[in-house]
Amino acid sequence: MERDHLDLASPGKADHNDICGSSVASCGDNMKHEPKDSRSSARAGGIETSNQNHKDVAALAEEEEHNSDDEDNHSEDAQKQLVLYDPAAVGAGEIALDADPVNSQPRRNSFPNYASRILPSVGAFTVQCANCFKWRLIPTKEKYEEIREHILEQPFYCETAHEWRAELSCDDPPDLTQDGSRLWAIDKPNIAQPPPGWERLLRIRGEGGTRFADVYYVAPSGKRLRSMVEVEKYLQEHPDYVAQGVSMSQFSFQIPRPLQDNYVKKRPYRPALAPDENEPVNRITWIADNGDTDLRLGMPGPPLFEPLSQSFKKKRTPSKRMSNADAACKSS
DNA sequence: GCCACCGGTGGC
DNA sequence: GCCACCGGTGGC
Repeated sequence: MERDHLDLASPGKADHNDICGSSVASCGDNMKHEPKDSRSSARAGGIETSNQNHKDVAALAEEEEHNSDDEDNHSEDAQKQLVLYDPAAVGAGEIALDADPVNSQPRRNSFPNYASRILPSVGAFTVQCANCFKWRLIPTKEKYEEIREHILEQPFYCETAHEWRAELSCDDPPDLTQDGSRLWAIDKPNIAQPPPGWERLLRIRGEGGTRFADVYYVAPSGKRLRSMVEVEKYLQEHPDYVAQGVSMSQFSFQIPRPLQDNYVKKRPYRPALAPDENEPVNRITWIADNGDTDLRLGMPGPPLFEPLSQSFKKKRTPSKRMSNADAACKSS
């Protein structure tokens, strides 16, 4: 089968929810609750909520968005904030996106330990203005990647959006806010754009997994590569790409960071090498989100420690690191 | 059989 | 804690 290009400008295409590359994504409301076939979501003005599940944006909104007080100290941080957010609720309203990145079919995982559920997906891209700190929607993934590539040296301002929104200024209301209705994730800055003809895909994993997302590069041939090692090997096998200028520096498998704390399962405590067998083992493995985290929006307060039943379900036997000797026996 | 999605491991 | 890599596997 052939893959479509993720063509953000062509609604309807695709197979993707995968958002590419990028950045902060707010993958939206997610899964695990009732499947939603069609993006329901009410919204007024553009973003609003898709209600449904909460998904906390909370403390982070406070930490990262800084739209209030000491702006001086924040300009630097602000430049680093690119966001992808879930589309589920976007689409309409005053923000007329040229593209419908979102038009993705719900993904459903099929892992045994997870009741079939809808996986989050990123469908739109936003970047924070380095001046007013308001989030501005970026019309296409490609434009987003272009901005992200040099976001540190070339901060994004509302004026930057004049290319697609002539009238926009810092006086205009934000395109979206971290209202807790979606899952947000902060992207890494300065990730190179993928080589021409290649696509960088970001797949958000389900909540409670061991990692937040995966990045894949799709070669023009359709081949999916999932690590620098694979890219290097692929380029060696296809020197024509190298001849065309494709180089390793154009790849990055960095994934965005979820704003929602605890979206990713905590890794069990790992004893140091050659641990004392008699030493008690700390087994904190899981801190669940009960969906009430919205309540903490903007509150930098203490984390929630809810004694949820899930804490027990997810408990795992702590793993021990291999000793050096064992490691030596294991070939790479 | 392929592949998307996930967990585990090793390293820092 | 985060990152990188890669093996396993259910569903198609």
